[in-house]
Amino acid sequence: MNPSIRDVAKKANVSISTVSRVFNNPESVNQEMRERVLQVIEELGYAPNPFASGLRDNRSKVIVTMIPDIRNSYYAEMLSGIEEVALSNRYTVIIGNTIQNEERFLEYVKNFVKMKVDGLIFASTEITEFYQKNFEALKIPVILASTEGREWNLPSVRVNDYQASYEATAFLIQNGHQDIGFISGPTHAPIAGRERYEGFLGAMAAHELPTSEQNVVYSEMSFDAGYEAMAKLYAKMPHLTAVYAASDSMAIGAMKFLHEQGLEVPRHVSVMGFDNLEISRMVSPGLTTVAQQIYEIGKTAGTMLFQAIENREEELQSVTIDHEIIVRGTVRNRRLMMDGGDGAFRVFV
Amino acid sequence: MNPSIRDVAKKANVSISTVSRVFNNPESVNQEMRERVLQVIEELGYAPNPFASGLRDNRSKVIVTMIPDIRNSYYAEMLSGIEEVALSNRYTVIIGNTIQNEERFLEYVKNFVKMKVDGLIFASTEITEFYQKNFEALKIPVILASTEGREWNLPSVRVNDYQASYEATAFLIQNGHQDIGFISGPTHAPIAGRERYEGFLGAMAAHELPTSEQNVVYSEMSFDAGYEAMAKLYAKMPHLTAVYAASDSMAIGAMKFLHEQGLEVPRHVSVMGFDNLEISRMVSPGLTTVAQQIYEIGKTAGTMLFQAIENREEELQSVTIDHEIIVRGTVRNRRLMMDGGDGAFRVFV
DNA sequence: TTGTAAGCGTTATCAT
DNA sequence: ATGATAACGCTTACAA
Repeated sequence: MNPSIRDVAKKANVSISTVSRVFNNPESVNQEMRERVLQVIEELGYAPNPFASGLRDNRSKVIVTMIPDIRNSYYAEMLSGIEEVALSNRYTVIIGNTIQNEERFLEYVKNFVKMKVDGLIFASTEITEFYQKNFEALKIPVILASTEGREWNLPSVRVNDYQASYEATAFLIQNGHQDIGFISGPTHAPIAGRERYEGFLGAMAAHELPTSEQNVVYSEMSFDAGYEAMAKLYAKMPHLTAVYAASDSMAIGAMKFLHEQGLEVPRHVSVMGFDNLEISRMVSPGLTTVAQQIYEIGKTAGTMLFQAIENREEELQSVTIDHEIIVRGTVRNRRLMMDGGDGAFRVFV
Repeated sequence: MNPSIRDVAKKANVSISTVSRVFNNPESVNQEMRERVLQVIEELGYAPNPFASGLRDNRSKVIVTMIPDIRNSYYAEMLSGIEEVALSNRYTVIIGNTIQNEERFLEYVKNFVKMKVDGLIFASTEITEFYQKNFEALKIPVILASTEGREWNLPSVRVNDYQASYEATAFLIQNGHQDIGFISGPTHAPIAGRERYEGFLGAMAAHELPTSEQNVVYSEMSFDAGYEAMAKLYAKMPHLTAVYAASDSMAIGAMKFLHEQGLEVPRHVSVMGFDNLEISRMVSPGLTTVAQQIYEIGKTAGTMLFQAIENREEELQSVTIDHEIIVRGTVRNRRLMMDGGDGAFRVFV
């Protein structure tokens, strides 16, 4: 059996309250006594029993992060960021792998209530009324990471997807591309879907490039779906010179399709992604993409959450994290191109 | 405040012991009464307070999985498997992201002791005496996943790395390759390093193919290190026709290097990996590799752990999980090749 | 500044 | 079959 507070008290010749105070309010106890107690604590290797403290003040020092799938490196990265701040705040983080399934979500929530987790970081699935209701019932602080809940006034940490998507598209245009196809996520996805879609449209319009349903194809945000989407897009736009995909997974699926068609990237078709997953630098050529500071998003969400836990009243503000375009090898500059591969010399406006 | 067992008892007009029994030993309570209590439990939304039960029987229903890095999809996959069994056993799993750092490990362990976690799954770092000592001190069941601790008689779940590596090498040989370079992990890594290295050597020897230090290059098991290793290997063996890397990450790093040198895979050089990470099907061409059933490893480790937790005395046996060679597009068959790319027709023995 | 004692919610032992 | 009660280890009024 582990030593209890009573063992420490006895051995140090003080009352158990004194021992407790040494932990929770050290200043309030006489230096000499404190040192004696600390000494004994050390000797006995005493540590407070978390169940007992939890029972008293109903706090677990545990937070939970809910993500659709751990195997997706986007979330793994975010989790790393959350973990870092958690560890330094002496919190433990547990993971809820929801796989975008409401039933599974409920299963977890039941568990969390039972475990009395102190806070929740919810990542990247659309916030429907269903989720919102459950958050409310949980009665613990909730931070959204890479999702948005403006409708319900939930604090969030995320990238400005519209702006980033606009810039990605503009980058392609500045490189001389006009026939640009867009592989969109599902438009019902509030962030990665809708906003990136509109960012694309916005940039095209701003550069007076016409767009129509011909330019875009909708897809789930996975590698396989990206592959299929590229097939459809290519059928619709055989003349395209560039493809912009709303996620790296899709972009890499698209590259796979192009490769299989004997189309070289970027010689024949340029490709631009979004997310900067680790894999984007592993493929050949490296994928030019929009980098989210995913780790940073996790850290910030964690920090905000702890703040909310410590100080329940204060209203939290949503935060936007910077993004950046990472230029690697999949976008060809058609403007100052000496040799387009077909031997011709061209300068576009 | 949440309803307590007392609230239920009062409302159902029974004693708290009866309510407790309804949870822990339902048969022992009269049907009629049980139903009445269940009814009230439902109405009040009562759930037992985990701190209180924990305080009683010193069990947290929490297990921990320690891995070097969550961002590595190998571990993410394994974790998914562990999670599945945990959820169905009503356990919660928390993650310790050690990043192969002893200090960090200790920080976590301290936390675990405090949290009274019920068991530990330890994945894929060499078991040194340091770890072994700490495991012992923890006094909870420990299962090794994709590592080995024969020296200390710790139960493990893993692939037969020697055998798998032997087969991977043999596959290359059967495809007509003789000048095969091997990118090895660090040989001090007990599994992925040493055994895969020896599997390579074993297969080469069995087919009477000479090997020397010329054939192998040692590397950390990462993408970047694989890239560098390929550069070194190519310098040593410019005539090689195939490269076998002890991990997919390294294999893909190697492919990147080859691509940059203008060497086509598999036309000029064949590549074989190990692990079957998700990324191995994403690259072009898809990587031929050895598949570990990583998810299965996780599930098995979890199952064994729960078994050990429930039944402390029983000795656990180590388990070997099947592996399989996944043929994709990076290995060229040099035996029945009509056109080797150089127009020549060849049949090797 | 220090100590005493009540109470957190549960389970298990013992009576009934 | 059911109920009363002690015990788990800690924190915090309150008393000294």
